[in-house]
Amino acid sequence: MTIDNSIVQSSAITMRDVARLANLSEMTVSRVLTGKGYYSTNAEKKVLAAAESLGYVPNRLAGSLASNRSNLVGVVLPTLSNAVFTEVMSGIYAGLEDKGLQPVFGISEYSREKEEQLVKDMMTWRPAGIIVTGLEHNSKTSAMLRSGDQKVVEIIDVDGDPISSCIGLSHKKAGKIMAEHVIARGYSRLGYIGSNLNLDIRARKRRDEFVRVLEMAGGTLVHELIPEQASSMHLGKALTAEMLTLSHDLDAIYYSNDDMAAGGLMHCIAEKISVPDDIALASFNGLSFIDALPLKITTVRSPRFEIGRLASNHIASADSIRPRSEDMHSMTIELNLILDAGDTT
Amino acid sequence: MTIDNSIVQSSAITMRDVARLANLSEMTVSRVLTGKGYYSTNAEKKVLAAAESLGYVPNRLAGSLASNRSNLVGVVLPTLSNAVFTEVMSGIYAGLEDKGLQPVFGISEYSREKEEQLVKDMMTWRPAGIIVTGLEHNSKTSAMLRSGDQKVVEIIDVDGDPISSCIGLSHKKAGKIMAEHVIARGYSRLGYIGSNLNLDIRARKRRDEFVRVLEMAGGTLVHELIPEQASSMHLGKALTAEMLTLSHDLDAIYYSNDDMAAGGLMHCIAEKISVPDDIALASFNGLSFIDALPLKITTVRSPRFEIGRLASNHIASADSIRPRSEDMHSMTIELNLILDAGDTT
DNA sequence: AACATGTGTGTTAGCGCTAACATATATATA
DNA sequence: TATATATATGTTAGCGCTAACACACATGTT
Repeated sequence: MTIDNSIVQSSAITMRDVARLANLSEMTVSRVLTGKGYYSTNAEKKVLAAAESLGYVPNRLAGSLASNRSNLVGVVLPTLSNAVFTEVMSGIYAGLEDKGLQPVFGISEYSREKEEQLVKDMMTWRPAGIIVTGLEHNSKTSAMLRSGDQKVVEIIDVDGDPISSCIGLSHKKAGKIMAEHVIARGYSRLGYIGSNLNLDIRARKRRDEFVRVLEMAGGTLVHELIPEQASSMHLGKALTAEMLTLSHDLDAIYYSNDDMAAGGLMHCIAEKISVPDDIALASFNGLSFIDALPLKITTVRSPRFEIGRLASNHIASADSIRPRSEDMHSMTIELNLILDAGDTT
Repeated sequence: MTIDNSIVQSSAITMRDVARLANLSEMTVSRVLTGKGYYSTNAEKKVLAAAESLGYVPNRLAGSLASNRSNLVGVVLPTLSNAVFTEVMSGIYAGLEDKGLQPVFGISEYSREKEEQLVKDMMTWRPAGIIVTGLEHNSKTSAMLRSGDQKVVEIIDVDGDPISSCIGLSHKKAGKIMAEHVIARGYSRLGYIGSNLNLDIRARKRRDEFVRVLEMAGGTLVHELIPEQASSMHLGKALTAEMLTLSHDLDAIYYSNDDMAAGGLMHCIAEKISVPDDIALASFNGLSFIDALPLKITTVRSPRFEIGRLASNHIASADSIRPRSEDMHSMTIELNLILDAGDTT
């Protein structure tokens, strides 16, 4: 009677154990378990039964090392405090899930130095791909991303020079669209409320283009508030209160994003300031929660989930898992923006 | 003149190349790069210079395989659509970041089958630890988590039997606290609005205990609405509208979470229903956005970020990176709940 | 009948690291 | 001075898989 010590030391079970129990070579076990190459249905049955009975858990460290490819995908996002990025993450995850890819993720807090460190750490896992936010990176980060043999996708922004592939939207256009909208509605004296623009380059792009187009059309940026804090509904509320106290002649306020604008709307509701008669509000993102507010905020919808999903799909796409052939796989996908004219303009 | 082909094939640079350039053995390079064992400052300098000049990126697949330990931590959360879990994730990340651990993450969508698959996939990476949400799992999932040599932390809920360690709060108590509060305020005819309770076990625990304590104190659950959809502000608004149309004699509504309650508040504001005079509102979580609403919602604050951070710390804690010694490392941390009595009760 | 091709399995040789041990010298301790 | 201990480096042998090749036998093709 042989002793089955699998129960005692389950973590030590290797493919060798499965092979022995199934009376086959390790190689055949490998073929069955990975589904690659030829094997008989008989072998398949025996291997699966053996693996099941031993509670075998493959060791991907070994497998990936031997095959020189892993199913990991590095994801670098600036924050999780903004629903925008969690929706992007959901999209990324949805795209990876069914392809058998696993996300390893990191938060850069809008810091290029942290981003560099994160990319470095992720590269150590020889991932199938890396998804990074935005087009602006440290030179070392760019060099690493360029030199590795993994796919690279830069997401969310397309206003710049991508390393390889790029999936996102034009934040400049978003700013422009809203500027044109407020002008068309007859607003000319504008306020801007945002935050953290030194680090949040995309918000800056929106604001700058908004202001440029506004002024070209004869409008004026009367007042702006841009503290160095994370954006939030609360901050938007506080800054709106401040701005309306200081400036009495504003037609409308453009916010860096929906959270801030929603905060502004809450202030107006609490203070019984009529929107859009006393003041109009406009923002960016089109997060779903704004549909539940008493007034629908005018905003520009960004396809966040879709950006994530497309980025994943690109990495998962079968065409030569490793690129390198003179960037055959580089591409830019610019997603369309939709102006959601609501009740607040 | 020797040819440096490092530029041509950067991905092929291994520790051997660094060792050669630094005129040292691979082992010494390894020591310097991992910081383990003895090495001279001279060796350190040479290794670092060589690694830098070659653009060497360590291969953790190989390293982890050889040392039989990885710096990956598996994280399974039910969704990213609820800010609760993204805050938990932020806490987890904050706790892992400085310890050099990297999260691999997966979304179970409240499904135990998906959870099982995710845990299985994560185990293939021989992670240092696995963080899962809640205490209810498939038997296979529990078996896997128990048998592996990684640490396990179950988070968010403590009402049940943990596999090993458990960090969270008592959802039963959260329900009880709120029941006691509404009773103390003199409300006795209650409505409940939630969603997805078949899958969201923790929301169910809150609701059940709320109802139990309410009825014990002589209160009545007059009406409840529990559709099988994801919770959201929008859903909360719609269900509140529905409930107030159908029931005209409610004192207060208890919501499954803040999003739903905020939606309810938005409905009341839009319809000019006086809160809390016409109807009182109460919920759970204490998400920061509720501070920005025109009325502060009465809720029970859950320490989400803290839960994540503590879970990470536990996994990162040096004490025997691998447990197994008769669960020396198992423990339960139950975090306190704080009733945030606001303007809505 | 001779040969190509498809199918199924096994053998060998690593992937790029690190644990464990061995060796060598420097410094302390008795 | 002899002996322990700390410091610094090297050598050997894998970790658990899979790529590449080899081989055996079946089936088809001319």
